[in-house]
Parts: sequence; C-alpha cells; structure tokens
Amino acid sequence: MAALAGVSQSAVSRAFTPGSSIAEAKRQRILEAARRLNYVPNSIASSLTTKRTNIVAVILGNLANPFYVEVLRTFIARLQAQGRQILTFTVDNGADSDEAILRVLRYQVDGVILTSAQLSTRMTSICHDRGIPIVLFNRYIPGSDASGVRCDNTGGGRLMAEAFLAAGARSFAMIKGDPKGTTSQDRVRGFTERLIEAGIARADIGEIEGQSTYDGAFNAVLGAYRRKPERLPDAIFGINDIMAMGAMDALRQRMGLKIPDDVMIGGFDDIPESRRHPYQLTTVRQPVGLMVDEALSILHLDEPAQPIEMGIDRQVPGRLIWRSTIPTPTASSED
Amino acid sequence: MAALAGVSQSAVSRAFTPGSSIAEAKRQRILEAARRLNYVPNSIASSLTTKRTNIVAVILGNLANPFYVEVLRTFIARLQAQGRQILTFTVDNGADSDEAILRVLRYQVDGVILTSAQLSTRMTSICHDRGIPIVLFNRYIPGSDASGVRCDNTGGGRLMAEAFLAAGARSFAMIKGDPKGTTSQDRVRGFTERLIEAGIARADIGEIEGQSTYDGAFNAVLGAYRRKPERLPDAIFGINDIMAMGAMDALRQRMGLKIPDDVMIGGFDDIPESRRHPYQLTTVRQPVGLMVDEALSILHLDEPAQPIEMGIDRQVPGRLIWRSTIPTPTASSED
DNA sequence: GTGAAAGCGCTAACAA
DNA sequence: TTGTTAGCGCTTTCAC
Repeated sequence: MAALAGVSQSAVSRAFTPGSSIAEAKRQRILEAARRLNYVPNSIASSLTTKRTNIVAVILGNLANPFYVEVLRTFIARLQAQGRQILTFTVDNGADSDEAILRVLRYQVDGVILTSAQLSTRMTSICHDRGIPIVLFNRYIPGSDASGVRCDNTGGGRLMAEAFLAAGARSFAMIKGDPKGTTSQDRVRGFTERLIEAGIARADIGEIEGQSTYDGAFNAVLGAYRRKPERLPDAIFGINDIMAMGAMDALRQRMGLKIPDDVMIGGFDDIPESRRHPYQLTTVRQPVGLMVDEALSILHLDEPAQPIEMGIDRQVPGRLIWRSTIPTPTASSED
Repeated sequence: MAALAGVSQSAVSRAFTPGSSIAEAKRQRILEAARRLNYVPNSIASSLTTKRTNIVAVILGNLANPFYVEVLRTFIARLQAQGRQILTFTVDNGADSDEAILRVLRYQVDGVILTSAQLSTRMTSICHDRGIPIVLFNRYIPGSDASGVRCDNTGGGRLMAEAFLAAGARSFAMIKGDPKGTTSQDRVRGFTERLIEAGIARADIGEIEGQSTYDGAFNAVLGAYRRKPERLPDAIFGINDIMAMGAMDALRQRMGLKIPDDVMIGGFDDIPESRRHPYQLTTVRQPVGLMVDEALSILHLDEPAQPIEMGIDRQVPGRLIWRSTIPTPTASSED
C-alpha cells in the first residue's frame, strides 16, 4: 500500500491513526489512495506491536435463556459503539470455562466477560498475569479474586417473598436453577429467609429442580403436582422468568389452573417475553444496561495501564415489577 | 518462552502445531514447560505469517427475533467445534453492512456470514478480492454475486396457503416484515400466488406491516381490526413466527377472539417458542442446522486455496408443522 | 528432527 | 511533519 501510494509505511499508519501528527493534506491523499486500492489496515498486525487487539471475549452459557440473549445484545451494542469487536463463546451451562479462556487468550483479547460458567483460580491468575482483566457477569465465585457484577439476588428473592406474603400466600415452592450456581442459591436463600422471618414454617416452603430451562420447569411442575394437586402451594417462585413461564404453561394448560386465582407465580429477570399477554409475569427486574455498564467499567478497557481491579463484587438492586401473576394488595404499578 | 525452556523458537512452534515434524519427547518437554510457565501461543502473531486467523465473522440483524438467536447459536456451536472463533456483529435490521464488513476485514477473518443486512456490491468485491468468502444467510441479493443459503421461502408461503385452504379459509391477510427484504417478499409472493391459483380474489388477500417484530405485529393487528372486526379475514399468515405470536396475543387477549375458531393463524420459522402451549403455532419449519451446514460448506473454510464460490443461491425446502392454530382437515402430525 | 534467519504488516522510537 | 529503523511473536524455508 505504502509503495503504491508513493508514501512511507509510517505515513499510512499515521493516516489511519486518529490524532497522530500528519499533515491533513497528506492524510487525505492517503485515505483517497486507500479507497481506490480497497486497502484496509490490518488490525492483527498492528496489535502485534500495540499489544491491544480491541477484541473483548464474551463467554456465555446456553442462549436458550432469553435473559442471556439480552445480556449479549447489550454487550455487543456497547462494545461495538466503542469500536471494539466481540469474540463470542458458548460453554455448556455451568461447565468450566478453562478451554474457552485458553482459546480467547491466544487471541490476546483485551478483556474477558464471563457468564454462566465456572472459573478456575488457575485461569483467573493466568489472565491476571498477562494483564487481561476478567469480569464475572451475574455470577459470584467464592474465594476467587476475579471481579464481578451481579444483581442483588438475595434481595431480589426477598422482594418476591414479600410480594407473595402481601398477597396472602402461606405456602410456597421454588423452582430452582443450576444447584451449583450462586445465582440460583442466593435467590432461593433470600426468598426462604424472608418467609421464615414472616413466620412461615420450613415445611411450607418446597423446592423443585427446573434446570434453568422452560422445559425443565414445565416437566418439574407436572411431576411434582399433577398427580398430587393437594400439594400445590399458594405461590410458586420461578428462580428465573423462563422457568416461571414453563411453570405457568404447565399449570394452566396441563392442569387447568388459574393464575393467580389458584396459584400465584413470580419470576426473576424480566425478560421481554414476561410482559407479553400470555404471561404478564410479576417478576424482579435485573437492570441489564446498568449491569453491563458496571461490568465494562470494571474492565476499564480505556486505561489498560491501570492495574486490574480484583475482588470487586458489585451488586446492583433488582426491582419488583408488578404484573398479573400475583394479586396486587393495593395499587399496581406497571412500569 | 523458547529461551526459558532452552529450545529454539521453531521447536516451540512445532510443539504446538499438530502434525509437524518434531520428536515426541521434545514436544512433551515443551508442552510441559509451557504449562509451567503459563505460556499460551499467540494466534495473532501466527496468523500474520499463516494468513489464517481461524476467525469467522457473523453479522446479524437484531437479536430480538429468536430465530436469529437460534441461527447464531448454531453457527457458534459448529464453528467452535471446528476450533474456530466467532466475531459477532449486529447491524440494524436491513441496514447496510458496509461498516461492519470493513471492520471485520481489518481482523482478517477467514469468512463472513451475513444475515438480515444489505450487502453492497462494492463490499462483495472487496471481500472477494482479498480472498475472503462471504455467505448470505436467509437472504438473497438480486444482482449480487455473493453466494447464499436460504429457505425456499416462496415454496413455504405456498405450503401455508395450502394449509389454510385445506382448512376452508376463503379470506386472508399477511403480516409482512421488512418490505425491502427478499425473505418477506418471497413468502408473501408464494402465499399469494397459491391463493390466486385456488381462485381467491385479490381483494380477499390483505396485507399489513408488522415490522418483523412481536410488538409491530401486535399493534398492526390491533390497528387493522380492532375497530373494524368485520374486516377480519378467515386466516392470517405471519411472515415469521414472532409476528404470528404478536398477532395471536392481540387477537385473543385484546379482541377476545378464539384461534383457530374465529381466525386461523400461520407462521414461519418454527422457533422454539412456537411449540409452547400458549401458541402451538402451525408454521413452516426452517431447517436451521441444515442451512448452517450449507452455509459453512459454501465458505469451505478448510480449503482456503479453493476459489471462492460465487453466485450460488442454495435453497432448502421448509416443512409445514401442523399444530393447533389451523384446524387439521384430516390427521394431524406434530413433528 | 532441528536451529538460524528472514519476514508477515504494522507501530514506535529516533533523527532529520 | 516526515522517513528510517527496529522489532512485535510467530511460521517457514533452508541447511544441517
């Protein structure tokens, strides 16, 4: 390219580097030649010297949960607007992410965002040793010095418990997700704690496993209550919206029950589907945009020289969105 | 790394290159040292010489349509299994993809997959000149020599027309998507053609604009029929499932209609949500896995030396999935 | 099977 | 403001 345009290599480099000292006329001339020759600078080559690729890795669990689609979409939107590229990886839900991380490290990514996967301490230190920041999204790994952002899951669980209590529920069940994940655990814990505080007996708080999926919850509900409808509690808390939706469909379409008349339902996440007519799910909203911004700020991609922030565990509060799967005690508030 | 392990640079390179001539003992020794030193080969550097990055770009429209989430997920699964990385890009639905393509070209991707976006001939030739194959997914650009894979949308539209006709419908409406996209156009055309052939009058085939989204279709249906229920046709064809779902919700929850008793509904895509209880949508299934495989075969990532396949327009047939939004004339067949 | 040396396309001093 | 030079971390001849 340089030769063809009759200028030095450095001139070309400068022409494509905003803020570098080059005469405006020359820059224009080079840009014009580049267009004519269909020249596109090679970012791969430049990152070899700059040590910056402008690539960020996003490692996700299964995209079957629309919540994570929303998360991915938000990360893509933000990063793309900053001129960064996204290397997307999926790993099986809850599986360990070692292989994925090793692979993205080969590509010298500027940062790693990890959702729905385990992170070994070995990988954490490998990343940190190489100066690559890593942030956990909606996940907390006890004992890890990796930083992360998550919703206040415990608090969110409490909010849901309060909503049910206010509506008069006295017996409960939870549909849990990945039993190893802190996200599900925390929501379960907050929910349970609040109920106990309100004087509910442990025996009146049931738990079933929904595997974090629509089908899992659908089948779990059928398995638990279809033949024993007498066991049905007043209220069921789906640890995430997609499971709450599976539960609703099983309850209504397969068992002929009315929601919230026969059983109340609560969810968590506030995915777009939750507000749709068939569901109108009362749920705890996670502020995805805010959480994404927090995650990116922990990565501080713009100041690579800054030391990596370790051990941060940023929690942002969720918010209860009243819709129609729990009778509203007083006034209702759709957003 | 080489120095630290007391071997040559080349030896390290060979140790990490399957099939290169190196003594097994030496390879093991190097691999062991690498592990100890947390060494990870730099793919960025290697691609500078090999001219292969093992990165494939996937450019998508909005992820609000679950169909494209499914598509993305499938591409990720396949490519990841092949040891390739995915650079994900989103562009506004139907917007041109020039900027996105220029950006991925800087990263020397081995191939480009493009869905839901326009592709200029200039970009096509830039890619081809540099030997980068590009494949259109579910999109056909007339006059372009870019290759692509798509469902037989015209045929799918015909299938839906036949289903409605068999169920006795005599008046129709379509909820169209992006008016500039061939995908929507083809489905509309096939549907209309078949109806005309069956003797339906043009006046009995209405069209409304659903903007390819749930909300768009929801509102369009309300706008078209709420105050004029007498205009309601026997059958409504949502050009994609997400719009069919929006239409169903509007019809049932806002207008109190029964499906299929008061109005039949058909969709296209067969997204996972379509089989769920609230919808049980009769739709035309796109064989995503097959289409993805076809797309990847057109890219022939494994034989970069082969000339780029141009002008291919591979069409795979869709299949009608009978569920419950159209009364089945005779026997029904869930997949 | 192995190492030395050249070079991939760029950026970053440095000197002019 | 400009061009020259020396690498960035790897792969690839090419001798050995």
